[in-house]
Amino acid sequence: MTSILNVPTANQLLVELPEVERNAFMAACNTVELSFGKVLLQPTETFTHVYFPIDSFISLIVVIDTDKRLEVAMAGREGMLGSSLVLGIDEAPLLALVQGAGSALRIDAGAFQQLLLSTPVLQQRLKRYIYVVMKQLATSAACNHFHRIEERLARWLLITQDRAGTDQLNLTHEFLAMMLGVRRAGITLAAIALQARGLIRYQRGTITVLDRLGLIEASCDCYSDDCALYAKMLPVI
Amino acid sequence: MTSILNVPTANQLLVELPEVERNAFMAACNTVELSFGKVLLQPTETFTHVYFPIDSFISLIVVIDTDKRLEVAMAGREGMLGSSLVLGIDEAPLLALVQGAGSALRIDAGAFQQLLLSTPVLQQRLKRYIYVVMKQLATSAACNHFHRIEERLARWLLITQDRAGTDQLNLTHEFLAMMLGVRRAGITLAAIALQARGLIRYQRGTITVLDRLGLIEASCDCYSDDCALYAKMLPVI
DNA sequence: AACGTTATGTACGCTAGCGTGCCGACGAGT
DNA sequence: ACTCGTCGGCACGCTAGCGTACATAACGTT
Repeated sequence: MTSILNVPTANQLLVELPEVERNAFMAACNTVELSFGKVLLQPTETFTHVYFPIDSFISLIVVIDTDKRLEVAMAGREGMLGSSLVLGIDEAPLLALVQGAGSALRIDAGAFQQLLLSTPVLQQRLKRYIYVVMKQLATSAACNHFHRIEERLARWLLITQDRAGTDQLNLTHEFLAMMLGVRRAGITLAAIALQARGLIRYQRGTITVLDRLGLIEASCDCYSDDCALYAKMLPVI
Repeated sequence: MTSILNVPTANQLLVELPEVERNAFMAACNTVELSFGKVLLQPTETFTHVYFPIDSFISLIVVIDTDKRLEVAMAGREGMLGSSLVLGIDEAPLLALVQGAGSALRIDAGAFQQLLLSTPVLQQRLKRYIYVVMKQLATSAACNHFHRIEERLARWLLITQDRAGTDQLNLTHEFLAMMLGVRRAGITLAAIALQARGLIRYQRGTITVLDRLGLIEASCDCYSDDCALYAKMLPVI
């Protein structure tokens, strides 16, 4: 298993729902296009909508000391933005930034909370998702602390590739530096190393994954661990 | 406001419950003594019980790369161990280690899940607690990444003092090193610096907080932020 | 009082990563 | 074709923290 994403056509939290729940959900939501760089939510802002990405993906970022940033989670078609509402809290915990343009299912926050009352299977699945995110947050804390930039970059590229569903990623070193909370020059060095090993190729804002398995080798185990966790807790039957 | 703990006599997640819920809870639980160093749960282990510390406290620790450890959260009388069960998951996400000996309310995992069905106020409060923990996990990730040992140590001592409810803490540098995921010698240097500033005093396994306000100054803002978050989301009326 | 054990102080060279600044190269737009 | 803004390569000295090792100091036991 090399990816957490097996079904490319829909949001994975919504597959395999009972007919009734699926219909109720679909009736309440609509499809929107998310464009790159859009800030969907600032920390502590109130949710107006919940998003279930289809082929877009969203970075969840901690802002600290006013100027420092660190990505701690990502929500693509395996996840959602707005899981706090499942807990009954309508406040965004993190900065949410569209990192990969594409479409998403969107549902009004109030309607979503109403809907949950009558969709026990969905609700249970989303609770499991919250558990997965919590565990990933904890792992991320340790990963960011102990692992070196090169390993973390490899991991990040894999995670992103899974969600983007392509081996061509539009990313600058500058942007990656913000995601990993390091210097731009630090990314350059790590990227050079990964390119020298034949794992990636890049030029001016585009990174191509050449050797996915090699990249998994080069990344810390956090990547495989995350995949295994998701597969265990939220299997796509 | 210098502490998240205002009511020293009971677990704060359980205060201000409606009479009915309180009675139902108390009928289902009993008091246990937790001794220092006891491992209550290994990661992925199945919950048999849920704990609501009264004057004990529990460290939640990520184990990574088999030998590295990092504390990412703490549960004292402001929190609980076993919140995953509120999400319907009976698997422990982290290593749970008794860090401060004392008593706790304990309830059987199955009974707890049953109980939740008939205690909506408690359930809602615990969901809010999960939100707080998630946000703290995210903040911790950034804190561990960006802040220096001395600041992090100051923060850690404050958090611990809140839960211990005394200014005398029984801690070795060795133990602190494990909590913060750094070298023992790194702790020694940071402790020397804090002592030189007159904020703490220590000798052979005992650290005394001398100047709490000064320690807050010396810590990163993560401490105050955490306190503010808890006070906002889980006010003790 | 002597002993072993455990906690702390300190020193060594080393590495990862920082902050900064500068330069060249690419490419989109005129 | 030129220009300008963006992107990436690189180099400088610097800091925090690492791994390790060893010495001292306090305590608990006998």
